[in-house]
Amino acid sequence: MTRKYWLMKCEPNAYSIDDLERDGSTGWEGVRNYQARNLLRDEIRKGDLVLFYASNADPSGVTGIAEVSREAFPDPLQFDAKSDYYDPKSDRTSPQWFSVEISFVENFAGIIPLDVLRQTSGLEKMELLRKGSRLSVQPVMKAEFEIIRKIGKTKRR
DNA sequence: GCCAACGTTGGC
DNA sequence: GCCAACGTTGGC
Repeated sequence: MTRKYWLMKCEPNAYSIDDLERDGSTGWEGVRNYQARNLLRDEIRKGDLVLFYASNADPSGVTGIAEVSREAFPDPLQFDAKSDYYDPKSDRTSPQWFSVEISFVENFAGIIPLDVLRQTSGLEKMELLRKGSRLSVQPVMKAEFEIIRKIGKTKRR
């Protein structure tokens, strides 16, 4: 079983790497895209590593690393009528949406901004850098992950 | 706040 | 099954 690598996006005013460092772990909830759902449900395994990405930020970029600590479980928000992520088409016998739990690994001292990623050789094929790419959960190659982790290390406190 | 690129919905 | 209209994402 080889470990896989992922990138997960979140707006930092909703949840940041600092929040994850404080909490230790969190459920990755509220994903409402079928392609991302399929990855959460079928592909992402305990022990996989995650690049934590701040979207809609100033600047946007990778802010740290997390590890998957629990595999797919039904996203509780889909059953909560008061949640923005409520889905009336879901029921508990056949849930539509899934979450994983991630745990804190590393908080880069500074964000690695998108434009730096764009200028880094070896990352040219990253899904994140593809024009029009919007997937909030996406696969990352091991080599890409290692390059970004190395850049993050040089920034680590 | 703008808007391009995507994804989803629903009429036909 | 096509595709126009609408909604969302996310960089800038």
